[in-house]
Order: sequence, then C-alpha cells, then structure tokens
Amino acid sequence: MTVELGNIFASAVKNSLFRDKSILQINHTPNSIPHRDKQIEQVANILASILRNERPSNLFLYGKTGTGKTLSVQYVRDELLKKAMQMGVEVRIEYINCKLRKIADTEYRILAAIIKKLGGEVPATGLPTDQVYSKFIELIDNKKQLVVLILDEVDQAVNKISDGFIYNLTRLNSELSKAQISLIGISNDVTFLDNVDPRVRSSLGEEEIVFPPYNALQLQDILQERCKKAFKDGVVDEGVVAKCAAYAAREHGDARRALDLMRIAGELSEREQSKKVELKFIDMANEKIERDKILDIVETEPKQFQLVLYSIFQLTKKSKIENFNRIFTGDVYNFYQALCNKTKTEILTQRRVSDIIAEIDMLGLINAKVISKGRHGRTREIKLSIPSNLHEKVESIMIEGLGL
DNA sequence: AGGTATTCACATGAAACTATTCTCTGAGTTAGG
DNA sequence: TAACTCAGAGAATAGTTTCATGTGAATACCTGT
Repeated sequence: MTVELGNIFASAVKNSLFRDKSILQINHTPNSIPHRDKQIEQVANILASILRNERPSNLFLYGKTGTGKTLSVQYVRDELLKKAMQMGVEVRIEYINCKLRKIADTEYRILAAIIKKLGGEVPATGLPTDQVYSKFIELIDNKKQLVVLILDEVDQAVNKISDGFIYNLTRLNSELSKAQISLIGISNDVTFLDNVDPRVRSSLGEEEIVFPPYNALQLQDILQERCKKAFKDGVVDEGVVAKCAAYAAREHGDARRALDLMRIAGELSEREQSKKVELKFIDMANEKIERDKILDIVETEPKQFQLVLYSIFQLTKKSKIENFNRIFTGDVYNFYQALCNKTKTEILTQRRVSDIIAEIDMLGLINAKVISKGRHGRTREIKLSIPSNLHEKVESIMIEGLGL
C-alpha cells in the first residue's frame, strides 16, 4: 500500500508557518543585537586601537551560555574588518572555538586550527609542538600586521591542557619582530580567571567585560524581533513569546535556549497542522529538547559509560522494589563488575568508574552528591535524574548498544 | 554528658603507561641511463 | 644515480592504571562529674 505522499508535501508547503526558519537557528547572525549595546561599545573601544595600528589590549569576556558573547564579538569583528579594509590597515582577526572536539581542543590542535585559518598547512599529528609554534610565527611574522585571536570557551581548553599555552601565546609577542598578537578570551565560567596562573591572569585580563544574563523582558524583546522575521504574520501571539522568554529566563537567561524553544515549537505546530503556534507547543518543545538531549547522550556515549549508567539504572529499579532508597559508588561498582563479567567486557578500576560517574553527573543524566556516612566512609550518593517517561526508551537503547 | 580521636570508603590528584595514528628520516632497493 | 619503498624513531592524544594523599562525620573511647 502506497501512502499518498503528494498531499503531505503539498500541505506542508501550503501550511508553513515560517517565513524564514534560519533566523531562529543558532548560527544565524542578526543585524542588531538588542540589550548588548554597552558591551559591544566596550569591545569596540578596546579594539579600535587597531585602526591606529596599535596593538589592542588583551581582552577577556565572560558570561553564561547564550548571553551574546560570541555574537557581540563576531559583530565587532566584522565591522572592524570592514573599516580596516577601507583604511588599508593590515589586520587578521581569527575566531577559534576551543571546545570543538577533534578540531581545537588541545594546544597542538588550536595552533593547527589557527594556522589553517591563516592559510597554512599542518599535519594532524606527528610534529613536535614547538615546531608548530615556529610555523605559526613564520606565517604571521612575514609582514607588519596585527593578529587578533578570539579564543571562544578558553576555560575548556585551559582545564584540558593547562594554562601554559595561553602564557606561551601572550609571550609570543616578544619573539615577533614585525607582527603583533592580541588575544580575546571568552569563557562561560565566571570563576575561570581566579584559578589560573597569575601571569596568565594579568596578561589575558588586561581588560575584562562581563555579559550578564538576559532577564525575561530582554529575552522577550529578542524573541519578538526574530519572530517577526522568522514567522508569517499573526502566527505567534504575544503570550507565546512571553512564555517562551519566561522558560528561558529560568534557565539562567539563555537566549540560545529561547530561540531553540521557539523554533521547535514552530516545527511542532506545523506538524500538527496548527494555524498558530499555541502555548501548548512551547511545553511540548521544552520536553522534546530535553528528551532529545538525553537520548542523544545515551546513544553516543562509549560502552563503558553505558555499562556504568546501565548499572545505575538497574540498581535504581531494584531499589524501588526492595525499598532501600540510596545508591552509592560501591554498589554501582559491584554491579558493574558483575555486568562486565556477563558481557565479557574488561573491567575498569574503581578509580576510573568513579570518574565516569562524575562525568555522567556532569552530563546531567544522574545526580551524584558527595556525602559522608561518618564511620562508614565517604561516597557519592547517586540518583537517576532521567524523567521516568524516558526510562523505557533509554533502557532499550542501552540494551541494544551493549548487546544484552 | 561532653569532648576528642579514630576510622571507614571512597574522593581527588598526579604521574605514568598503552595503543593508535601520524610524520620524518635514512637505509636499502629498483630502474633507467 | 635518481626515484621509490619501507621500517623505525619520535610525537600527539585518549583512555586508562598506579600510586598517593585527602576528608566529613558517625562511632569508639576517654574524662571528669
């Protein structure tokens, strides 16, 4: 039996609620950035010295996710490059996201990524790091120019690698004869500069700018503006935008989250053949985002993580039946060992499993709290924090993934 | 009763090891002149 | 003799093990009343 797809497609086109969905996508760069005037101005002020051919101060930006840091810097960068072009000033401003796994999450790879952006070539491995440094120097020092490196999510890089590499970068200026480098560090972690080598702190933090979270009203503005362009007229009510903003404001004012929510709510409304984006779709979108995130994590984590998670899963189940409500690291490890024997997998040390538990905690799948049981030692008390309507689905994914 | 010292069961840290992937180098091999 | 092949040395990285040290508070152990 053939399904009549023609109708589905036809109505999909006709009933589209979107004018331009890409406006709500996270990589979209809007041409105005509301409620960030002050920060943009500050960044611009500091970088403006480029136009006088002076090296700008190193700059450090921090604020939670989705507070417009990256967007603001990109914006200033674009404007500045235009201006510099007009004035014939030699500048390179390169943006590197230090969190991208396999691309720029180690000292070597960050350097390699920069070099690549500057037009050089570096093999993925096999070269000593200092050789990569000299290649970098060679590449930029051939003429008088200013090089600004924007390092997004530096905190990630630094606690993965050590702060030595930022120090190296700042120190590089003394080895350059013609060119000069400035750094712009961007971090989500407000406390990042506190636990970092003082030399790095003073050089990277020559100037600091804080991006506070958006409040619900500001988020509403942002959403309002984008919705006007992204959706067709009359599709989104005032109340819907307000609710969406309120949801995101609860999550530490994350604009990215708000936009995602809006976009997915739109998609869901379309799928349901609704003429408008209704309030209930915001709720559904919220659930869907959460759900997709969890399922994605569970599917993509490596086998050992799944084994540990599966152990926690089973123990949680057992604890409900037998009524002993608390689960500790030791319990998990025992179950895990048994599970490894059963699946003929090699058993990791408790040390490692302890770290894995901590990592699963970071991912938000469980809630692990270090507690002391007094004479009975110190452990993590572990609680599953996957909503119960997903349990079945998650369990089947793991069973399949582990071949149980 | 009130105070302190112990002790448990891991947490947390640092270093070292392993396997894999990749480059570079130089010895040995090959083919053409 | 130039070009080519291939093994071995050296690097980077991810994931782990080994060794070492840290730790919060329930309990055991005193002490003096």
